Amino acid sequence: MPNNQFKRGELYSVINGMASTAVARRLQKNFRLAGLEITIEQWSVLYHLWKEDCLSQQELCTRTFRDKPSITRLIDNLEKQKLVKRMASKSDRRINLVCLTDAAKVLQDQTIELANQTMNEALIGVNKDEIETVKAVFQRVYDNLT
Amino acid sequence: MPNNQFKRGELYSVINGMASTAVARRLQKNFRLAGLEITIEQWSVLYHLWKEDCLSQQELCTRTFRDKPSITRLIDNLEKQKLVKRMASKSDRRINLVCLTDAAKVLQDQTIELANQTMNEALIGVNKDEIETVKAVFQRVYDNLT
DNA sequence: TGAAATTAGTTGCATAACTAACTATATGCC
DNA sequence: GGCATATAGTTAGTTATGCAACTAATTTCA
Repeated sequence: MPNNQFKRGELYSVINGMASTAVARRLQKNFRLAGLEITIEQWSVLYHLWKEDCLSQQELCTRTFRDKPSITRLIDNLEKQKLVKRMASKSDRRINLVCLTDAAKVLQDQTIELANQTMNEALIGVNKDEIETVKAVFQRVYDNLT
Repeated sequence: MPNNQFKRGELYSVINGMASTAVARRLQKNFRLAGLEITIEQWSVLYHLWKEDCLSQQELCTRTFRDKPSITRLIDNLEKQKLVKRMASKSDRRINLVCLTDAAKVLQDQTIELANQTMNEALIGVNKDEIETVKAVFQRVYDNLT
């Protein structure tokens, strides 16, 4: 493959390695420094509920790219921390609607601000076109594999 | 921020979300379909040992971007599967050198080929310049945060 | 209508991640 | 030499992930 000399194997570690690990650790650290006890995984669930409250667990699976057991347990933990509540759907008794509590609503602005700050730190020296390229490539990769 | 209208919070999920999850799942699935019983995390350790055998656990931490407990347990599991062996360093008795067994050496070509194929699937329709941009951005993000 | 297939969610098991606290060895420095 | 400090690795506890197997409710369709 004369026109493809970069090592594809290396690319796996680019996509799954250092950068995403570093960003996740920094964001978790920034939450902790702010006295927030939530994990970044829990935050990513809340993030979607802030955009649209009372989603089904299946819908949260789709939006957060997780499988059903992962969401079940994330919701279990969020419920223990009184950040969400499972409400039975009236139209379909199989469905749990996951709704925010007041305690979770209070966290929205602060945590999103922390996420924005973290990404600002992470993206120093990266321009907007480069960011758009990364987003487009990642969307393409996702579409290719699903 | 008139010149920065993209949502930074969204970028967290770009870097840590769908694409890396999808690639990891696909690579794991391709290992499984080929009858290989190793996890992608174990594979990433072996990958560095194929490049340079008999590294210390600390060196593996650095190269795989993991912390020490993670490497301890990955090596525990790799040792159970007889893919690596801990050897005492002669110059420094604190150090374990982690060395490949013959069984692990046999896996090198096959698994790297599977990783290359997986990345080829993932990167259909993505050109070389875009890949270089992703790599550069991720290196920059990593450098910014460490 | 009623059996088969689909969908929503849970549980069990194995692996892996992070933090904090720990042991053992090596190094620095007075 | 000997004490303080740093480094290599392990252990314990909590959270998260993936897969497979499971229950319960709903939909399909003959």
